[in-house]
Amino acid sequence: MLENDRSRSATHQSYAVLRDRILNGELPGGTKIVEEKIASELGFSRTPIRESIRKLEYEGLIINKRVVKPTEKDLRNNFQMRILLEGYAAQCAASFLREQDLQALYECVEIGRKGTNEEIMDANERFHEIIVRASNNAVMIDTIDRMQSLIYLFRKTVVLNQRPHLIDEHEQIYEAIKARNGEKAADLMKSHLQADLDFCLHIIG
Amino acid sequence: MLENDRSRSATHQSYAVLRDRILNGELPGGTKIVEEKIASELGFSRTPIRESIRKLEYEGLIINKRVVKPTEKDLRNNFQMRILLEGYAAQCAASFLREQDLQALYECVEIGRKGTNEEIMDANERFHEIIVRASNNAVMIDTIDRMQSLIYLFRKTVVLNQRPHLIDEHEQIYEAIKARNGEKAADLMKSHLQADLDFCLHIIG
DNA sequence: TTTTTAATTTTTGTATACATTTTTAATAAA
DNA sequence: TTTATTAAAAATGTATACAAAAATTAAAAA
Repeated sequence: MLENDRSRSATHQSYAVLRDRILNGELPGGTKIVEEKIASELGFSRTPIRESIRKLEYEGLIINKRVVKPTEKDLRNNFQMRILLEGYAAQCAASFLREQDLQALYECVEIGRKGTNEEIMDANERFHEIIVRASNNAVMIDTIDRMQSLIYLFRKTVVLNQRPHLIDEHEQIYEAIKARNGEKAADLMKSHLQADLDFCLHIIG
Repeated sequence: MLENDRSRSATHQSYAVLRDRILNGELPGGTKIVEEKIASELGFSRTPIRESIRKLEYEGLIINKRVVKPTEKDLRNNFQMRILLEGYAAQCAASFLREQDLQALYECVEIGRKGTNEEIMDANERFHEIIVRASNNAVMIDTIDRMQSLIYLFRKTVVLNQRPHLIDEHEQIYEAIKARNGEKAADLMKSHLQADLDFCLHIIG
């Protein structure tokens, strides 16, 4: 651990706490966020709280001083973006991914089959992250990163654990990238994300 | 005019002024941004200035307390995103754009041929905006919007006025959308943006 | 001269107080 | 009862002061 919380700024600390509370449902969608209230609760002044709220607004987790309540349409919008961007990233991965990253990708698949629930969750995230990085496009990486929290939030409310075939699909994508077949990798990634979206939508029915 | 400047918040005013100064080159890339200095210059306290600086950081116009100096790679990254997103938006436009918007689109082409330089610039922006809106995806609209300022900044430094064929390409895109040919519209939009990027890159050599 | 170290200055981070705006509640009119 | 109007309160926006951190400069050592 490089830095403990005391060493970080009040802004950073309060941001991390607030974000956490929103993502784990402690501050459910629709909750009014009042600067003074949060400030006294966390033991900081309003100034750093204000700043972390702005950050969360930027991330889409707070809108109009309330915790966001993502709609089905928000979910669709975010996934549509991911389909476009990660489809492209998968194509890049097929062309440019190094042996080392390819191996890391395979490890994610393996953990997906054998790991504990927590490990699986992490490995799935990492799988996508490796591919997104292969785009070598900082704007893209950043954009997808920002979208994650909203998607995560939605997932939480859906209590999504494990979708059937998810790991199989990851493995197919991995195989296409390994075979340097960019078009196939992109197509597989797109349908993988589409299936993910459909599963989410199905559950909230 | 719905509100004059005095009616807007200090944060909004200072944000608008700073953004303007960055985009028009008054604050060139690399300029150190010091809160206190800007504050006394604009006649506000540091508090609203801080906030507007954060906003500009989110927008990518300020990095590390300095005005951004976009690199060739930044330009490529932004355009690659636009190619993906606006290509998709053009496809949506072909399927869903209403007669009214279609007409507005055509007006942009007409102004592109007959208008003054300023009118042409505006019309070109509007052309893309109408199509992006057709995606009906708030996340996408927002993302593209944020990317505009950096692209604009780059353009400014390149002193880009009018690229050959730009309006012809717009017209072709318009025709494809009017003919409800989504695939063609998407392809044309992609090559249009690619040509735009190439032109920028060519000028900066 | 170059490199370190310490001192100084500048700049940012945070707390607090007050002003302005927005929201809520209460009262009066329809 | 519903709708307007106004008074109260709550919350946000802004200014200012001070503390902490970062950057700069000056002095000392290599």
